[in-house]
Amino acid sequence: MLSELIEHIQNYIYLTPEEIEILSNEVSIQTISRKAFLLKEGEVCEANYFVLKGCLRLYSVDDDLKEQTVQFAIEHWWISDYLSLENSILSSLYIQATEETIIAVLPRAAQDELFERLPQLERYFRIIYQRAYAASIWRIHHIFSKTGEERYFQFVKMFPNFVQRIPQYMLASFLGVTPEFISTIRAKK
Amino acid sequence: MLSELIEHIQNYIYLTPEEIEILSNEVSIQTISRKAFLLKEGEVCEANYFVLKGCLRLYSVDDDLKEQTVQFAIEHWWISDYLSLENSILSSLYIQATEETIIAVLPRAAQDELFERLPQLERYFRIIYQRAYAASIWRIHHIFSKTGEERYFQFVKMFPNFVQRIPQYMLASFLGVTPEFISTIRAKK
DNA sequence: CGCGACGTTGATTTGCCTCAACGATTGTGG
DNA sequence: CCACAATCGTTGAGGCAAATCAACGTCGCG
Repeated sequence: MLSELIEHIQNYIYLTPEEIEILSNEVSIQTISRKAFLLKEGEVCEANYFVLKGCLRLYSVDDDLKEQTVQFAIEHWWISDYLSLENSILSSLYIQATEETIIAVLPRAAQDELFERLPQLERYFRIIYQRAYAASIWRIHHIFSKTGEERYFQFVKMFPNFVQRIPQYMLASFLGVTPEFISTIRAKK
Repeated sequence: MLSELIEHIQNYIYLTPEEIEILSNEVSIQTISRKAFLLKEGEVCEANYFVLKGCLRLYSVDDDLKEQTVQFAIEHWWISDYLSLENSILSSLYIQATEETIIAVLPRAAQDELFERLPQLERYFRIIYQRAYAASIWRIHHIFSKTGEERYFQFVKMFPNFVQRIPQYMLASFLGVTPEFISTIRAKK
């Protein structure tokens, strides 16, 4: 399973066998069962997670117990609360598996050490974060310029398979609408 | 002026005098007058811009000519359409100066070359993009979990000086509300 | 000065939420 | 293997936050 992460990295940078060895020693593989947590509100996020199989979601819970899904991570995506991870501050978010999920775990200390020993990794993550940033800018633009209905149909069009994998209320909270509203627009189509 | 960018980079990585020289040769300083454009819809974004003084905004114009401000960049912020810059695809966005602005320009080809010659720069940009990504995730969360009124007061509280520098309709389009709505909530306070 | 850009105010409309009640499906313990 | 609860989705009535539209005020600048 770890080889999938190595392959992903090698799409962007070259690593010698020794370097792969170093990397492999710092990363651990874990299996997370459905609804298990990697992070809860009030904790400090301790690692960066790479999804090998399954799906994680990053979400918040507000005062009246409503959940707000900020991000999903499926196969070959990194996810973490970077605000908490980088500044060692308490997180206000949750990271939870939406299905049984296999992940590669890169703890903060290991990441710091790896950046020292394998400086090419900086390039890999530079590219990863640049894309993630570009995608989130696109998403902000999308949120403001489209209605809830348009966002729903756009999402279904972009990720037809993924839609099957998550309950509708999670998709609703990702799109910033209510489950009832999705129900309504699906009915009238 | 360029020294400000060098200093900013040296907050994160070390550069020798020779490396600073190499960097300086690839970056040019430009002064952009108010309302001038660095990028228009339908063009390919050719550079990454660092604001030394002044302010740039990244925005879209939708079918009925409404403007949607996706991002502001003030002193010591990088801005670009990264989707267009990295993939050489046509942009659907505009980058415009909201006031007379001095920028450092890092063209795409120069950036690629610099990453080869000064690999430490990968680290600098890795950190920049990681923070930018974390900030935009926070913003998405904020958009969905707060009302327009709360977002307005939060923004004024976080950037009291910046609010003075931009017209209200631009702030409105950044917050995802109408200028009329901001008018109303200011009146009743 | 006069015009265009920006901001204000109020009337009306609307997209989506809230709340509540009711199926359908899943899964778990007896 | 069934009973029953919990979870998830649906439907509809009513309400509200914010948009739209229109008219008017004000300021700065060519």
